[in-house]
Amino acid sequence: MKLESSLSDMSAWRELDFALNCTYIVPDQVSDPSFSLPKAMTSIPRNLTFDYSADNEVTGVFSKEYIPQGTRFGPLQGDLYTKDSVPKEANRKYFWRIYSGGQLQHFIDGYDVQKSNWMRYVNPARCLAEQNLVACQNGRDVYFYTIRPVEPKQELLVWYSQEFAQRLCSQQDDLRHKHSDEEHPKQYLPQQTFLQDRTKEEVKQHLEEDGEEKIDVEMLERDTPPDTPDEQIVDFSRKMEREEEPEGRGVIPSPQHDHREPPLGFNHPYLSDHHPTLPAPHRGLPLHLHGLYGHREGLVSSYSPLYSHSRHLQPPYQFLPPYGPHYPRLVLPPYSPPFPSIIPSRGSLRYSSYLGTDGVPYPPIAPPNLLPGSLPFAPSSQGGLKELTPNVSPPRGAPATPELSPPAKPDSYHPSLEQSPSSCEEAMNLSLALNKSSTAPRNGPGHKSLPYPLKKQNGKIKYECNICSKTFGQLSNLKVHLRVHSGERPFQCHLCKKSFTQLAHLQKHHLVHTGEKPHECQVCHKRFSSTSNLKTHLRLHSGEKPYQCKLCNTKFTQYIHLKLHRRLHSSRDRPYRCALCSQTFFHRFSLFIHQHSCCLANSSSPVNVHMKEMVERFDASQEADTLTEIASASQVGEAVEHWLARTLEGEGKEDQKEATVLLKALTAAINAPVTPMVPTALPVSHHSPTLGFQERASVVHLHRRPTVKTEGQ
DNA sequence: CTGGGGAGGGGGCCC
DNA sequence: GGGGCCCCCTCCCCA
Repeated sequence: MKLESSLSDMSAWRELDFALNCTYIVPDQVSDPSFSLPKAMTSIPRNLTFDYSADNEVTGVFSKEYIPQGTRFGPLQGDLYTKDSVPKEANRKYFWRIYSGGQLQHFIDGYDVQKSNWMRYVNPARCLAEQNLVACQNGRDVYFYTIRPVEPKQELLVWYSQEFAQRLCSQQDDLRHKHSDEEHPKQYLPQQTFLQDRTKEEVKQHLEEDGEEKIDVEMLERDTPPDTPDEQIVDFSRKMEREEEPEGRGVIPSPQHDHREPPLGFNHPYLSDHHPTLPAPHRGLPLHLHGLYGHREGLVSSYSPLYSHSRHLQPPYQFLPPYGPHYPRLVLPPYSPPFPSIIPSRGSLRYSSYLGTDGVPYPPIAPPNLLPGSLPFAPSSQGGLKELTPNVSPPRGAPATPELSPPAKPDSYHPSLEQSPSSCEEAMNLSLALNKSSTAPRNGPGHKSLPYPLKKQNGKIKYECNICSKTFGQLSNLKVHLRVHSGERPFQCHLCKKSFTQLAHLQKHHLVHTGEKPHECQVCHKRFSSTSNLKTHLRLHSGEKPYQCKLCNTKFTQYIHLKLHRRLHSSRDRPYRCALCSQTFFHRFSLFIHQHSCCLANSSSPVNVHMKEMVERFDASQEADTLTEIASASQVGEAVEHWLARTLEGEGKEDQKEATVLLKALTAAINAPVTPMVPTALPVSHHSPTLGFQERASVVHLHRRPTVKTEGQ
């Protein structure tokens, strides 16, 4: 099947392809500015988690649940510096360089945990085998895409996309000559290793190809909103680690730290070795280059590259590669927007009219120039895509947390960032532009429905979630449901940045800002923002209290109130425990009844189960509360009768019948001979197990408890 | 602690 | 099939 065989196809994907074909978008958590934790910590999506060192430092980012291939994270956030606005004291450890038109345009500095997001903590993949993320530039933003399913508790490890690396290659080659006396990088820079393994000619070729790269971007921009910046070619700096590699290659020159003459050797130990024994990623270890070059490069032939030689996607935009066996395969038609079902298009009159200019949904994906609307819909457009040269290897020293970024050489760059909005803002603006997609043929050439595991229930087709096994009658419902697992929240409120899984939720949320309350109570004319809340309110007028406490019969209009109320029962001490079934009671006479009425008998029979419940309820009742522990058997019997009469008032005939039986049994239990006492009945504390009901009744009432409110009180 | 309102999340149904 | 609408459920906040 095509889907299953297309996994490797992702290796040939360009950044554009990732933007267009990714299926799941996982935006950052919207953190409350009042949080004491920095954004870098609070922004982590809900399906991810940090790993910490002993000293509580973040050491990596791990998945909390299965994350399907084709999931996008990002964009990377941080301080933005122009080439010459970089503070002198800036720590460049987390610098990422953004290029535009082949020129360094600005830096994204992830150093400040208040300004950056969780992506700063993603570690670089050191080898192909462990890489599960690829870093791509979309416009001026850097996103991470999953290139393979990520299992729960697996670390996210990132490496450059091939285009990224190619640009870096040319940049590095250029920069290498500018910064030859920088201090040693602590970690390999991917682009550096890349260069290392290339001949000058190859580098040259890349430089030449770089020009063609622009063509791609320009082509993309053809259909982008007018405000889309031109020629944005992304690039970023890498974190570097000190490597104790032989041949001095441990010190790989970064574009800006090219302190060493290239030992641009071809004999990198990992170039021709899979390093199957390479241990799990650990920080501080040298990053190794894994040959990912296609055979054409002649560099690595011993193992199949993740990024095979670049080629056009056929058709223009392929379906996503197959997901893992446990995740639904959702594929988007090649010519439709990347996320047709979740990205409100700008042309969505309905929605825009509903929300007005405020209701701009979260710009789900990439910047305008890479948005679906900007896609060339005619295959011919694709023809404009240049065939890429072999890709860079993924490897170690991932792009994620670049250290020793380029030493900003103020004099070597031209300021050009003034107009550059934060990635966030940019993204928001983008959302406004999303909509050409709506005009795109939904079922363009090559469109195919993705078969999804189906089940039949009662003759009806059911779509089953591969994660939680829930079934849905409609595929669209399943798709929405899947966001629960992916953490994807494509609809963001531009006012407060909160994001939602469904457009309807965003619409509802929007009322919070407008103050609109469309639903009115016809009784008191009070208004509500939602029908649900109105319905709850109407119970006040109708007197309906659907939620009742089983123990004390107290009824509530809202479930949450019952839930809170239940805590009262459970939080109180129940000092009398039955040694047979471990059930505990507030009162020893309840324990006595319990033991004589149901516990000794076949406790699994329905009658006894019900009986146990009744005893438990009585134990928590106000009638039981009014009794002292020295109450006589007849007093207890009266209380039971009174309680039953009150309890059964509102119950059905069947219940009353059953209750009559229970009453008889209870009465019999109460009147049962005091001795022999059930030997196994053990009070939880300070009471002799040999005490009978009467004897125990003489014990001082030690456990005062508040009266539990019951219905009618 | 109770009760009322506000808000968010999941899912079903219909167009 | 996708999107929109609606409902139900749940939780939080606060008086």
